[in-house]
Amino acid sequence: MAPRQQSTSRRLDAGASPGFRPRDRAAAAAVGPLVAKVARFMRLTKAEVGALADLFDGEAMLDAHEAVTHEGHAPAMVLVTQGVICRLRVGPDGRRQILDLLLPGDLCDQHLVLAAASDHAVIALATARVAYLSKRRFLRMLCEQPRLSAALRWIALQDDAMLRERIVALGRRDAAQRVAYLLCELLWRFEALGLAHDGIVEETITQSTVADALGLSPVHVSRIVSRFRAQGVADLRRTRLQVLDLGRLQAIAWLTPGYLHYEGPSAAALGLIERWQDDAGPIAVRSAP
Amino acid sequence: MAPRQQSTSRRLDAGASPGFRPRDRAAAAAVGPLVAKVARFMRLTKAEVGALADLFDGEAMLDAHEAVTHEGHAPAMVLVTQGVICRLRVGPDGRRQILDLLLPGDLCDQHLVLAAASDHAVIALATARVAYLSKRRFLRMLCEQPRLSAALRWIALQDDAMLRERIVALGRRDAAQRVAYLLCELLWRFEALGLAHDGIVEETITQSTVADALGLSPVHVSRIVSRFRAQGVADLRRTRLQVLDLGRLQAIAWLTPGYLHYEGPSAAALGLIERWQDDAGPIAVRSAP
DNA sequence: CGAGGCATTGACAACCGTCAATTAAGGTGG
DNA sequence: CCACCTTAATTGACGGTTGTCAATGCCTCG
Repeated sequence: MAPRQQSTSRRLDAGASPGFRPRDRAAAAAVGPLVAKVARFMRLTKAEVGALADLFDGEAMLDAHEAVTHEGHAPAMVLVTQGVICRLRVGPDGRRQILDLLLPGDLCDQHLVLAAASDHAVIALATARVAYLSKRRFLRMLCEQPRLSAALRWIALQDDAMLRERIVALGRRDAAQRVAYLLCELLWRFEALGLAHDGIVEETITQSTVADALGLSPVHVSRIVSRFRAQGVADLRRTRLQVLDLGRLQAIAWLTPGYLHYEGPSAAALGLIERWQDDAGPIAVRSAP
Repeated sequence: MAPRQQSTSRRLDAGASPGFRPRDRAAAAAVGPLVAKVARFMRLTKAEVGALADLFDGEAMLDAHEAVTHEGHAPAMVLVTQGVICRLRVGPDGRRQILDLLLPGDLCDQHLVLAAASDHAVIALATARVAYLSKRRFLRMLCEQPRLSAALRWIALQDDAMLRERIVALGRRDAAQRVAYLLCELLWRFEALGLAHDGIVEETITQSTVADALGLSPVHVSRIVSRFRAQGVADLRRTRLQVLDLGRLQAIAWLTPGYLHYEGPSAAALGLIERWQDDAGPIAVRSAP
């Protein structure tokens, strides 16, 4: 399809024809991480899982630093299936600002389906695998699958909440607090994916990545990390992140508990979606205690 | 309805019964700014305008610094109709970080429809007027009105883009650049609403507001603004913002041109939504030049 | 006319970026 | 298995930007 013709990545499963079995299996495998993510807060029917798999439109392996989308070009809708990719902006002075990190199961640029051009680049931190989703079928699915549509809306809400937390961190927290906050977030997110063991994450997060995400210099991040290491709080060296004392790390970070919104949409809201036929019913979206 | 029982604001038009004429007129008037905003990029049918008006669920006047939503409480879905309100977070040390500013026609917390609690407060900068939208009817509308649903998705995209721009500003730009960027953004947004004349905006933006939005101290913002004034670039005092030399201000700000996405969704994407029945058609979401 | 919010100005210190030199680790090719 | 190269991390010195504190002035509203 048009949006990806400039990609230099090895495109896998390129010439599949609709209805061809291996492709279906690839689709099911590719959307697996997304299904798992949704399943954290919502039960999906087989039909709904199938509807997600139907969005599948090929996949690609990415080398380190390879771009999925370039700034100013057409946005691709991708789902991360392996590795870590990031959305980033590069300033006129060449300094990078990472907007967010996308882990397996994360959807990139859901809202940009409608846009002709992206205002940011999307780049793999290290080798990664992504599935492309068909924009046309995505838009159609949103109309035809109210529950999936709500699930994706909830995911958008989680993403927004992370962006907001980032803004607070960048605006009102000093370097140590920022680093602590990001390390907590990363640990939690990788833990939720089963990719962390004993506080250790061995994906491709480096100190420079942290610096680019937090608006700091790599030098200063190194100083902070050294201090955390000396204090027995956390360590980050060479793609290996180890959280030694999560309690202390959280205390340093001034974290908003639960800002990742893993708990899922309110039951009342889900009820609304499943039963919006009876408008006069006694259902109300209620306040939390 | 439940979410607003703790509000101390004067609730207007409270006891309206469905089908009652004056309420309909109030609804039409209240959603006017939103309709105008959508009309900037998409033609709406009368039925669609009616569907938006149907979301109306009362309105309220807010005093300066009065909250629409408190952090941790149930989020209200509101549409700003007059004045300026902001979403903000307050840190443990009492420092404020404004997440974004909402102008007439802006929708607050679209995605939080599904959430039981909000992670941020929503507060009026000065006297303001807001319309409450029914969450239940909103969710229903999203299912029944694909074009409106797309329009709201586009608005969400605009909001996201502003958050991303904020992140880049906070992470990688110095104080002067940040202030220049925010003043540009404000001028453009107020201009789009017809609320700016000759580069002058007289709404309730103060230097402290700017400081809270940009992660700076009011003192430093004052220094920057004084310099801008001396250079003949811009001025901001009391509640009067005047841009004297927009070109220079933009140059200082390192702005991403067009990040406000006023141009609207790509025609191709809109075509997709209106014609998603024929899946095999030759329609493609294409790249911008 | 007084009070309170907003803005200004100066002095000082802390935080953090930059520059530069160095070390460590991993990867590649001989 | 070792030499070499690249990337990541470390450490120290220095300086600029920005926050804090405090005092003052100004405008608006009551």
